Amino acid sequence: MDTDQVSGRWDAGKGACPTRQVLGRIGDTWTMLIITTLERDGTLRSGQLKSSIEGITQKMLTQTLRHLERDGVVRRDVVATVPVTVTYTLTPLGRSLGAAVATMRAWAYQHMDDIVAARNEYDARD
Amino acid sequence: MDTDQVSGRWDAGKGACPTRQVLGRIGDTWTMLIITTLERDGTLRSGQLKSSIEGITQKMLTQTLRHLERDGVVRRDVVATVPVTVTYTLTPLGRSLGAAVATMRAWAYQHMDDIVAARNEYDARD
DNA sequence: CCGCATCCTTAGAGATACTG
DNA sequence: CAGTATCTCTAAGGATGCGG
Repeated sequence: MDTDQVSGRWDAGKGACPTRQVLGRIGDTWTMLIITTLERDGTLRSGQLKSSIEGITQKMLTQTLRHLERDGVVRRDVVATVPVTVTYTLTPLGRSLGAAVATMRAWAYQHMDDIVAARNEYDARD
Repeated sequence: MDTDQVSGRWDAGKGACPTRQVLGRIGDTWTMLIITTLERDGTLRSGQLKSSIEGITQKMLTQTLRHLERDGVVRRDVVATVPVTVTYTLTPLGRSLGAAVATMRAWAYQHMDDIVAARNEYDARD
């Protein structure tokens, strides 16, 4: 079993504000991508998710899905076929998160060019 | 000089979609907190930021600010007093990002309880 | 086909001390 | 006061093989 949890960093200070834990989870590398994919495509199987998300490994996929399931954002359904079929779907909570994530994605898409331009200018200086 | 950049992971696949780079930066541990703080308090000095953000180290603060400055999200102003005074302010681009981040924060705050409940239930099972 | 367990590598983050 | 540089070390993440 891995001991990562939320990596303790937040709990170090006595603040331990739960908002930070949530933000931390959202900030996770793969969370946004998984949420976005599930929101776009609805219910997906593990393998479909894996091939939809460029670069994700089996381990990270499963791990992130576990976290999201634990947080009540994703529902995991197991159908006892042979071999077993496992599907993932956003819960209502997950869909509401999906909306927020969509806002972020929209921002990113919209301002991509500005950022690239800013970077070029920054790197050109000095 | 640090070689982190965007940690190369995204560029591995030939996709290299710039959106991912942006998402990656946003997902960074401290980015949201710095943006939020600057949005709330306006212009701040390095030290003020440091003491406003529980748990951040000098190193991470500077590093993240550099990234944000490079992306055109934060403006860095140096006043040649003795000792030197350095202030940070959100650019217009930064403020627009601040709005998106606020959405995320709001979501987190709003659904904190649901998430904690889901976790408890999840941990109780099995 | 799904995902768990193990090993291994390295980047990221802390602590500390030094320069302008 | 702001920032950089160095050293260390943890733990996130990739690769692989097994088991249901």
